Amino acid sequence: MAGTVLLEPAFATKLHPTAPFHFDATVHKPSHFPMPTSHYEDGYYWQTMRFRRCRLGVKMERRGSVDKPAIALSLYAERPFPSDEAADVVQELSWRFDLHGDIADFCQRFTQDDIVGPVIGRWRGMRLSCSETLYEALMIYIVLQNAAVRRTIQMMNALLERYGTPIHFDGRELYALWQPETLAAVDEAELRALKVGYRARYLKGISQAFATGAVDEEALRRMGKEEAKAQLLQLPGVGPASVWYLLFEVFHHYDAFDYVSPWEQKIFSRLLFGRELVPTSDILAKARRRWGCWRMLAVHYLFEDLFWRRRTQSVDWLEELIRL
DNA sequence: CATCAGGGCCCTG
DNA sequence: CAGGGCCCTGAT
Repeated sequence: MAGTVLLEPAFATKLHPTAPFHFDATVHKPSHFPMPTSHYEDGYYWQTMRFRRCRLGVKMERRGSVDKPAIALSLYAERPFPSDEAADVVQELSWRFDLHGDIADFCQRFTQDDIVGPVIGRWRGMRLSCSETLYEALMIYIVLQNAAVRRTIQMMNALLERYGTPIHFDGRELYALWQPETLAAVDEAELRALKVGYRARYLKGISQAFATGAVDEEALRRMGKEEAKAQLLQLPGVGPASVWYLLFEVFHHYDAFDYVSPWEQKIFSRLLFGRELVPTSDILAKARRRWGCWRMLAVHYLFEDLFWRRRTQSVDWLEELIRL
């Protein structure tokens, strides 16, 4: 492909996540719509990544076991890569995949729980994780709004083809997302031509906020849940649903289950009550009562388990909700 | 062909 | 705080 960036092997090391750690369920989230920025196979994971203006390729391979976990990490870059820079990339990846998180208490305490216990049996060690930066995650959440999955994919692909960069490494061809400066500078009409509709204003507005340095992701990572929430809600196009995704996926707040959007309401009604539609207040109250400060991690286990199951056996009521 | 809701957000009254 | 508009698409 024209304009493809070729990356060469630059650095390799072994990572040691805290136990228990479930490699596959942490690097791959089957509930997410497919993005051409990463590729997953059993025990293997590839993704592109931006770090300090560098375009990188990341390959991770499962090693060890859930209780003695390790990851073989390979980085690909455009030019020889200084090893101190590599250390920073490792630290960044450790954050994104929550490799140093401590969820042993959760996995132990709820093994006998009627609802989440059996699911822990299957996915013990799964983390809340996000392979993207805060900015990239926001771009995804904006195209997610008020659109069925097919249209979301169409919008994201149009944006990637126009502003993304195809990257070739380790025999794979994957896109890297654009940088905030790129979208901050484009005309809103140009974005609208890609059929993103009213979202053009949000995509540009958020890009401007990042391009001007108004958003400090590092600081947000150190903040408490409520403080980070208040700051993120200032961004254009970010409301309760998007900020909820951010708090648990990007910032790994294990207790961030304080909001249920209409789509998730239908799914959690089934998962927590075995009924078609239960008031959101009942869903939140039950999760809080049973799982306390672990309530977000608990419902994440239920949610992802459902979508893992869907890979092998279609779940009819779910297929109707997804409407691909 | 026309109508409508979709994995929300924002603005108004 | 309830309700309509927003862009566009595929479903009906």
